[in-house]
Amino acid sequence: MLEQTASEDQVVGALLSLSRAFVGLAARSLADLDEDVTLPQYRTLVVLVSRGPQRIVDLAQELTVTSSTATRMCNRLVRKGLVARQERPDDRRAAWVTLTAAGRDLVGEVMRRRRESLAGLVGELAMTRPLAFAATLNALVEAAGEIPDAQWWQRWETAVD
Amino acid sequence: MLEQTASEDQVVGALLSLSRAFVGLAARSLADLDEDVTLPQYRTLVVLVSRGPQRIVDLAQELTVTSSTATRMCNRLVRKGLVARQERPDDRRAAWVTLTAAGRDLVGEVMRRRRESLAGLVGELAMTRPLAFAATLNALVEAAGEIPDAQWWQRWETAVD
DNA sequence: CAAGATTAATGCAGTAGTGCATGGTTTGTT
DNA sequence: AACAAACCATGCACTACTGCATTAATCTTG
Repeated sequence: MLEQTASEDQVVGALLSLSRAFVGLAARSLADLDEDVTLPQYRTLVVLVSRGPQRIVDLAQELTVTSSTATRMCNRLVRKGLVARQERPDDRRAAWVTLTAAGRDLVGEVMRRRRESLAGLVGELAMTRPLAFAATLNALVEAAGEIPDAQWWQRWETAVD
Repeated sequence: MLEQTASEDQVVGALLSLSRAFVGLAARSLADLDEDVTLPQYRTLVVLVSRGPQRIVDLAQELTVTSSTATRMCNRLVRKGLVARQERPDDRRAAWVTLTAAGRDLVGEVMRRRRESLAGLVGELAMTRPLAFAATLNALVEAAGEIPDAQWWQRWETAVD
């Protein structure tokens, strides 16, 4: 190992704290919503927001569950009015699961609150040296790589406009 | 509002992506462990790591569940060998829940993996300008404030040594 | 068209998590 | 000593999540 370990540890330590803060924030932005949506359910909604209408099998694949689980997950979300099944003519076996307006709104609201919290959190920090700050963070995000859909929330925003 | 909104949005956007990356990383660092521990169970273990041995009521309070739920949560964790009940002489009503070595190790392993992922993620970035980077992040962590126990993992590390 | 593959739903079965109400033990307070 | 309070466990009831095996409908392909 090299001698950078000391400062590297500082960085990693800071990131760990940051990670904890973020995870808590993300959890709260969902829990504070009075809607009674579980985490697996929310994940399902997010898949639909980012990937668009999906068949049950695709949904199951994306969530790494069996299709029977996906089927029943959709039942619950349908019961809550957050998604809808839609038959399509070209393949009458497949059931296309789509978001309802309520489902879109819910994910949007969670995202909005998340952005709000983060914005408040950053606040003055961004005021003082915003660009360097953004650059640092973006470099980090890029380093994180493997975020398959780093812009998915952006896509959602444009879709809502 | 001021005209900084554009750059602020960049910052918030970067943070959102970062948050997603972190949440995913945190989830994976638990899921990749072959141990069959659920999120609520892990939360319980974390409370015990950070707060030390707890009575059922305190645990329930901390997790914001009823004590019956806490009781049964402990049953499950006892069955998995991750915590143990310990009667104490000074109050024979109370059952003190303590971590076993296996429980400590599990939390430690999750933390280790998390640190490892983050370290790998930062890597070269920290190499080039480590101190400025750490400073930025620490400022952000400080801004996040309200992390009640930002150093809890540190405490754990020293406790293990 | 017939055989096989794909897709979704359902019955069955199990664990996890949750709260409410109840009972039992122990402690604390008159 | 009697009564109240604290603490835990348990019975009961319910929802969510999960997979496996099966069935039914619908393509697809030979």
